[in-house]
Amino acid sequence: MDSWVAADNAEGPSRGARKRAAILEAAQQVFVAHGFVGASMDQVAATASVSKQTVYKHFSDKEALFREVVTNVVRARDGGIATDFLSTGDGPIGERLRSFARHFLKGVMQPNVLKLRRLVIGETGRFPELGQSFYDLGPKRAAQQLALALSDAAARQGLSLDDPQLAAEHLLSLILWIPLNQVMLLGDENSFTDAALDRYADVGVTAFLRAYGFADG
Amino acid sequence: MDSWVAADNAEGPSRGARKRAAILEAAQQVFVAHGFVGASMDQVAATASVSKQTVYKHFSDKEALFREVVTNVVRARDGGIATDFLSTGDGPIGERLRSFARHFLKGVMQPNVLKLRRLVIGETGRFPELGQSFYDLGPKRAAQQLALALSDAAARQGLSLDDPQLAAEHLLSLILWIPLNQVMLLGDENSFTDAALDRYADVGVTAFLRAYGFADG
DNA sequence: GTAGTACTAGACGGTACCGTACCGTACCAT
DNA sequence: ATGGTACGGTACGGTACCGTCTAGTACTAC
Repeated sequence: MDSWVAADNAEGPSRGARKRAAILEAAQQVFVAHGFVGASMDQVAATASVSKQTVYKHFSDKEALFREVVTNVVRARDGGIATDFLSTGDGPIGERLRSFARHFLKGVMQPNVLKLRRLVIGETGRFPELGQSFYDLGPKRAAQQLALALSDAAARQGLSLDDPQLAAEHLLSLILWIPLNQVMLLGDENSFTDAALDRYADVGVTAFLRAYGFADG
Repeated sequence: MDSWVAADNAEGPSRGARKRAAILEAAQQVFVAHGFVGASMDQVAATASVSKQTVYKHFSDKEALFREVVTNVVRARDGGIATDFLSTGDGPIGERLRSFARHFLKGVMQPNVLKLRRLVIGETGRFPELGQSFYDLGPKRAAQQLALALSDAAARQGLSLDDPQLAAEHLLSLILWIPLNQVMLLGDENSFTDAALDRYADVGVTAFLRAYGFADG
């Protein structure tokens, strides 16, 4: 079994892989729209233009499919965060933070990510480990990266930063809370323009720099 | 019909009112545990020790019951917020904010409120107006009260606060984000002690005071 | 005491859904 | 070409649930 997994044709993904991807995409759409209990496997199959039998050939049951959908999106979001902030090199800390903040906020506020976050929060009781993944690869990861960069920058400015982890989380608070909390409760129709998001990022960073005594730049 | 509503006996709530309250409490418990779709009306009736017929006599259908449950809790949380901050009178701004922050954070982190927030976030698609209520009577209301108090305090210290609303939301960000975001994704088993919450409140306020140039006190 | 109303208990129609089974077809490697 | 396998379409058993209905019981007001 699973012969298609090992198949490594140079001519694109195999038929099974294509079907699997279609099912995952359809399932994401259906789960996000109706929740775990509200979503039906028939609807997933129909949306993916696939037989229900095929769905069950690729995923053992509804829960397994749900888990795969969530971890899939979480994985897809991973990677772009850490490198982005560090790649800005060694400019003035204010500019580096603003660049990071804009990028990070934009990433978090992507409609797919928002809908998935809502879904994961709603199903925390049924799937606790998914919330854990979401947290670990989201705020936690970002905070760890930030903490390193902040204590580095503080050392260069001759500042003492006795709790870099807390500072990092405060920075994330100032950037994320306002738009994220609003959109979580109000729904993503009531969304923000890119300019509005950039402004939230900028004023958040500015407040953070003042709070922690960094020289803006 | 509805004759029991007008009944104003001095000897406690009428039978109907008692049943209604029992149903609401049971429904809150069941909805919170299983979500809107996952909860069953039979289970609500059984938990309330009430016939299903009685449930439908008090609430027209499942959606109406759900709405009533949510607005009920939201209303119950209302009121204690605004008065609390203002009642601390005119001490030093730092102390007043710390007192407010501790109280507000503790209120938001109450298990019932957390579970309900998760529920409302998960059902934003089906019940948009409930998220709106939750937002209006939660962060929005607090931010408005705070904005007034902050611009007042700023004036007394000779500071210019060109966007009090933003400042208020930044303060709320610093207080709420870390514990709230964590508990939303990780589940409330992984909760916080009162001392830990107080510390989050205090360091949040301290960072805010520095960011906005208030003299601590 | 008596009328009227809220309530209990259980059954029921209609519907939806999960996961499986069946059978014929399309694909793919050798 | 041919065997093996994934797939499509559909039907099915079993279950769960919503909202209604019926018939009998407890409560309340006058």
